[in-house]
Parts: sequence; C-alpha cells; structure tokens
Amino acid sequence: MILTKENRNTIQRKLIWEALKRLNHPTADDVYLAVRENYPNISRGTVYRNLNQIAEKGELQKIPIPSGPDIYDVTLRPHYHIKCRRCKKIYDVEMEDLPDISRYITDKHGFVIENHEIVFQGLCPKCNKNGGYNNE
Amino acid sequence: MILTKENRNTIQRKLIWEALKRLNHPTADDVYLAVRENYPNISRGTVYRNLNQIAEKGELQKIPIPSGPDIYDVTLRPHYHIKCRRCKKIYDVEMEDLPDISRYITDKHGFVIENHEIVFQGLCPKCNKNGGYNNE
DNA sequence: ATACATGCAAACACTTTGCAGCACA
DNA sequence: TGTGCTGCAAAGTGTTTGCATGTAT
Repeated sequence: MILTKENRNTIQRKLIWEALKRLNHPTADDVYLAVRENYPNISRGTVYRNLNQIAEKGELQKIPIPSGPDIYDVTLRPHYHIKCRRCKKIYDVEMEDLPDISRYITDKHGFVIENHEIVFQGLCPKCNKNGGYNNE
Repeated sequence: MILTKENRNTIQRKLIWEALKRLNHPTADDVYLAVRENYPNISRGTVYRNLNQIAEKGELQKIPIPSGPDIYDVTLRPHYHIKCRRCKKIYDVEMEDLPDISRYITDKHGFVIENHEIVFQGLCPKCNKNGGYNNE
C-alpha cells in the first residue's frame, strides 16, 4: 500500500513560499538569500528540499536553464526563455500560446505530457553588435 | 582588432569528432570514455574543451538536459526530448517540424535567434501505470 | 508519540581552469 | 618559432544527502 506523505507547514516552508511569490523567477540560491533576510538560520538544504517538494506536488514550476541553475516560477503557465550564446545571459521571452504544441509530437511513447519548456538560443543585441566575429 | 583564433587539428580533436559521429547523443563523459578506449591518456578537460570549441563554432549542438549532463549532437536539426517527472529518465521525441516556432515570439528584445530546445515533462508509461498516487 | 523537517557539513555530479610542458602550423 | 593544445589536478558551481536534533500534528 502506497501512501501520500504528509506535508508539514513549517515556518521555513511558509517563508520559502512567500519568497517565491514575490521574487521574479528566482534560483534556489535567490530564494535562500531572500528568506535568510528574515530568518538567518535557514540552510540551503532546507530551501532545496522544499523547492523540490513543492515542485513535485505541481504547485511550482522548476525550469532548468542551460549552463545555469534551475529557476522556479509560481505561475504555472509555461513561459519561455532565451539565452545568449556569447554572454550567457538569460532573458524572458513573450510568446503567443502555441496551439497545443504537444499535438505536434508524432511519437510520444505513451507519455502523459504535463508541460514543457522552450529555451531559445542566439545572440543578444549587444553581443551581435560587438561584431559577429566568431560566429562561424 | 579582433582575430578569429586558429584551430589546430590535434589527434585528440579528431578522435573526439569521430566519437561524436558514432555515438548516439552522448554526454561529455560518454565521449571521454569512448575516446579513452583507443587513446587512454586523454583527459576529461581536453574533451570538455574540445566539445565547447566545436559547439562554439556551430558544428555541434550542445543540448542542456534538465537535471543531467549536457548532451551533444552532430545533427544540427533540432530534436526534442521528454523527461519523466517521476523516474527522471530522458527519452527522444519524434516531432514534425513546427512551422518556424520563433515566429511566435512577439517580443524577442532584438535577439538573433539561432536555435532552440524543447524539453517536455510528464509521466512515462511505467510511472503512470504504477499509480498516480503522488500526482497532486 | 512519532513521522517528518530542520541545520549542518560532507559528498556528489558536472564542468571549468591554472599551469608547465608538448606539438601543430 | 610561437601560439594553441594537452594532461593533470584543483577548484568552481549547483544540488543532494546522512545524521543528530527539533517540531508539527
């Protein structure tokens, strides 16, 4: 018999959740630093454990970022990101909703698809301007 | 004055490139292990440096995988992946080409978009079968 | 009461980097 | 000949985990 694990409402979890709501799309470390302002003894381990737990329940999106720490987002609507190949910075991307992108998958091996993330890559205006010199 | 750096054809680079061509979509460590069979003294550092260099030139795709090592692909056509939320395994996804997906971006901040990666997430058939017990 | 969470620190996984010597062009 | 590359090892970055203790239910 498999039981759902109970989830306790600790102070730490509440503070983490509050930080999540007011931060933009923070990394685990951003959350850690934010919570620590009001609760200096919190540990990174606790932050990571809670973020994973909340994301596991589906109340939080954990978004992996190429060559960088995962970011978290409380808005469950998918939104996308773009990363500059040169300077490695991440930016948000505004995008009309694709008409059910998972429809395009021809073979999904029986997966139940829940969400997706798109990471675009290219050159940001600044890096593009500073010469395309090592582009090819 | 900015100069393009010379690229030397070392034995190591040739072996790395050959390994890339015959492996599926290997991680850096897969490449390292493969090359090491014929050239035992190669070091991980060299493999990483070369993979980055080749990818930087645009001859290789470096594909970041959520919660796992980057994978590399010599076919530059984008292809997508799906990851099981429960068991964390990665699978390839066959997908018809989306009609120029970057067209859907309404605000790209002046980026020059070169490519993109989509990572779907969901439940694989096996994990879905073993009960949806901790789904919500 | 007890199952679950915490803080701490160590371990882990992946990748980059400094350096002295080597080798391709 | 000289710049670029190599092997090695150490360090860097991001995340997980073991353990003894604390706490929400």
